[in-house]
Amino acid sequence: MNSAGRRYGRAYEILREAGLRPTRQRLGLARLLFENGDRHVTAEQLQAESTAADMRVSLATIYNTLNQFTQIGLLREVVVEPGRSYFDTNTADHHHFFHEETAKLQDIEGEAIVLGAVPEPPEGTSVERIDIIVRVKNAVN
Amino acid sequence: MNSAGRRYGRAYEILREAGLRPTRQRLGLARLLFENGDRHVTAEQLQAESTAADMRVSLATIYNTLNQFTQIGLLREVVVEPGRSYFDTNTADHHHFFHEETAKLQDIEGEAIVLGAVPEPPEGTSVERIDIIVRVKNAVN
DNA sequence: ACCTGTTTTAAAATCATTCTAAACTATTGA
DNA sequence: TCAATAGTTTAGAATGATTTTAAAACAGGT
Ligand SMILES: [Mn+2]
Ligand SMILES: [Mn+2]
Ligand SMILES: [Zn+2]
Ligand SMILES: [Zn+2]
Repeated sequence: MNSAGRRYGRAYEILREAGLRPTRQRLGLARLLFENGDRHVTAEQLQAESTAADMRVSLATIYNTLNQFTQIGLLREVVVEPGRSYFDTNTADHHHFFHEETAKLQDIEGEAIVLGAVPEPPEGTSVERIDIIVRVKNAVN
Repeated sequence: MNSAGRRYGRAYEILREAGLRPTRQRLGLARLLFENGDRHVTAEQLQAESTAADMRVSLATIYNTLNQFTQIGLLREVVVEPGRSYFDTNTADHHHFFHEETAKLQDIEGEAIVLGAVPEPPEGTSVERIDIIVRVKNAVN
């Protein structure tokens, strides 16, 4: 492992294994994404964080990277609002609260939500994935 | 009821009750939407149908109308793909299959899907709505 | 028929995302 | 070490869905 490898730790290995060149940009973004617990970010949010961390990364690269990471299973795309995509660092099977006021996603913990009856998919189709979004807003009270 | 009223039937009443002027465009769109059973349409699909029915309606009006109908509870917006919104004429509580290959929505019938455990919403929030999307693709077989 | 506020519309604007093609860089193997 | 090569990044243009603008058309009431 070279100096970049030592400096960037786990991210370096992940990229090598995926056959993606460990570039400065990808390493930096991987670090922001994966060294801070479970996260749900939009492309713009991630760019803001990069900037805050003194990394200059173009939006095009942010999108490329988010899409590549999604493709190789490091991220998962979540659609809750027309026009904006969220990328989720938690790739385990789970569902979400969506806070309509703040436009933030939050994981629903394991057992808190359970599908009683899973529907039979239509003739000739198979279930790819099930997404449950619980939309919440600030209680009126 | 005037001649428009007679010609457009139920749609006319719906609009009057909602306080929206029963214009030619709104009546025509209401007819396409509500006189053909449960439907899931995008703005562009609806415009194509209008054209096929020899009604010239601008896309801006299609959007205005879909949004107004959604606002007054005649439609419900369903988000399944980034970048495109579907409008659902079935406003009852229900969930969806989404066919990834054809980009079509299909209602899941009443009892076919059941939430075993409904999660407690986070402190200070209340549940606005729960959306379940079962994404299916053509079975490999 | 006329007035007035509403609606429709073409066209421009917006916003997220993708594409293009040129500059840059990581990797490899002399 | 270095050049060659393929992969990557980027600014800027393009795209596509949706919204906005402002002007023309229209509906409902008089
Ligand atoms: Mn994508
Ligand atoms: Mn809307
Ligand atoms: Zn999540
Ligand atoms: Zn439906």
